[in-house]
Amino acid sequence: MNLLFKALGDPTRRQIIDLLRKRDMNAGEIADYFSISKPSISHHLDLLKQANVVLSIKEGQFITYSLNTTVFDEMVKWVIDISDKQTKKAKSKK
Amino acid sequence: MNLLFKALGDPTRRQIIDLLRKRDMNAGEIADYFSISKPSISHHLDLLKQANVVLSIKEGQFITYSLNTTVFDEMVKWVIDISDKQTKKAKSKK
DNA sequence: AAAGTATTTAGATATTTGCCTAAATATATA
DNA sequence: TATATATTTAGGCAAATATCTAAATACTTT
Repeated sequence: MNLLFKALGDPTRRQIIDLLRKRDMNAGEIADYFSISKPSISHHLDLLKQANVVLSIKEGQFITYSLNTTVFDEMVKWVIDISDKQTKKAKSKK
Repeated sequence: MNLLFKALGDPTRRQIIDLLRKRDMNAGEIADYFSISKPSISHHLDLLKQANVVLSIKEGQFITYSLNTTVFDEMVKWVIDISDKQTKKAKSKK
């Protein structure tokens, strides 16, 4: 959960997610969308991978990255849980 | 959005959220749950306030903090949006 | 108004993060 | 096998973050 929120707490990484929403891409293609160096993008991809937001698969010389949206389920549960307790609290005030 | 994810990307701050889920609390009460200093907690509360996750209201000598769950709506929308496009992508593959 | 309580602000320090360039690794191709 | 291409790893630096203690601010009570 912490890795996930940390991964999402950076604009570049959210942009990468946004790109992968449309189609899978290899590291070089992703890097081309940004003005920062490839090693930096590689590092961002690593953090996204650690947070389980993206999956990577080696295809010959390339490494293709894809989104793994299932990790967001846990996050949404967390949010709903908080909102739920809040709703109960609000109700009990009446 | 960035402030929100950054705010949530820290265990202490998520614990604070967890506490406020049950009931509103003043800064001192919150600080009592942690082994870090009051100024540090005060700083965490400030970040949560900046991210609009908590609201504060001065009650005499005390400052009471409460959760503002509406800020999560935008986040859930963001997640659903991503998952949605992913679903479409998956469908189009069939 | 003086003293006590609650909280924040200020300033210092250590750690983490984001970025870079250079070098290493792995695969593909001439 | 030598060279080119794709990506990562390593090492370093600057900015951001998390923490601390000491001091300031604001309110309450005696």
